[in-house]
Amino acid sequence: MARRASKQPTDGELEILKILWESGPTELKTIRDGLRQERIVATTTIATMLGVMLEKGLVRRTNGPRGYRWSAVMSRKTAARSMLGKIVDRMFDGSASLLVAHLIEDGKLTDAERKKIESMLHVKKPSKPKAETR
Amino acid sequence: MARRASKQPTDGELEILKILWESGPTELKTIRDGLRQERIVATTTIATMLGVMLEKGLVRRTNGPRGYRWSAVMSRKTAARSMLGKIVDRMFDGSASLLVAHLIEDGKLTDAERKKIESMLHVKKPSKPKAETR
DNA sequence: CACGGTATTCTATTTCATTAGAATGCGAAT
DNA sequence: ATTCGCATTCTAATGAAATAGAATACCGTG
Repeated sequence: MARRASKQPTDGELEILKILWESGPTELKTIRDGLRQERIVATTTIATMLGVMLEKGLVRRTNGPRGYRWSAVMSRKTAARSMLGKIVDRMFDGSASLLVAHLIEDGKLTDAERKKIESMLHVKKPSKPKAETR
Repeated sequence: MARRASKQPTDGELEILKILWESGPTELKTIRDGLRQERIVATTTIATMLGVMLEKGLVRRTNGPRGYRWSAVMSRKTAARSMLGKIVDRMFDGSASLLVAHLIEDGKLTDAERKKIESMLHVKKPSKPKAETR
C-alpha cells in the first residue's frame, strides 16, 4: 500500500497558494515569478502542480487573456485553521493556549505584537467579520 | 528530479513521536499499542518507520530487554518550534501575532486560556534582543 | 500570415511515504 | 527442547510529490 492522497496542501502547493493569496486570481507568469524569488523552477513544473491542485480542489481556474486565470479555493484563513488544528491536536494535546505559551516563551513575539495580542484578548468576539480579502 | 528529503517528521512519524513524547523511551510494543488506538497497523510497518526515522535522526535506540528501547531525539518543544515556524512563515508572513490573532478570532481559546495568556504576556519581560534563531 | 513568446498538455523520471509479508532471532513458558 | 510471542531485518509493492522536456496551441505584432 501507499499513502492515500491528502486533501491538505503539500509544502510545494502551499508555496503556490501563498502567492495566490497575495496576488489574487492571476496567471501562470505571476506564480512562476513569485516562486523564482525563492528558487529555480521550470514553468512546466508549476503547470503540473497546478493541474494536481486543480484535481484536489485547491485551486480554481477561469479563462483569462492568454490562458487560464488561477485562484485559490481555500482562503488563507481556512488553510491556517486546518494546519493549526493539526498541530494543536498532535503537539499540544488540544490546548491552544499551550501553543501560544510556546510562542511567547520562544521569544517569537515582539513587544508590539504582545500589545496587539493583549488588545485582541479584550475585544472578545466581534463576530460577524467581513469576508476575507486578499 | 524529485523532491529532496525533508528532515521534518511526516504525519505518520509525528504520530510515533507523540507516543514517544508521552511514554518516554519505550519498546516497540508500546508504540504499536498506541498507534492501534487510532487505526490498524502492522508491527512491521512501525518497525520500518522507526528504521527510517532512525536514519533521519528523529529517534534514537538503545538496547532494551527484548529488543531495542526507542526514544525521540527531538523534544516536543523543538518539533513544535519547527512546525510552527513553517506555518508562521508560510501562512502569516512571519508574524506570530497574526497567528495568535487567528487563534483568538477562531474561538479556539477558552476564557481560562485567555487569562493564562494575559498573565504570560505580563510576566515575560522584554529581555534580550537575542539573535532570531530558526 | 509567419514569428516569437508564453500557456497548456502529455509523458517520464526520481525519490519519498506508507504499507506489510517473509524470514530470522531470541527469550520465556510449558 | 519445542513452541509461542514479539522484535528486527530484508524485501517489495504502490502511490504521491516534485521535477521538467517535448509537443502543441494560442496570442498579438509586424
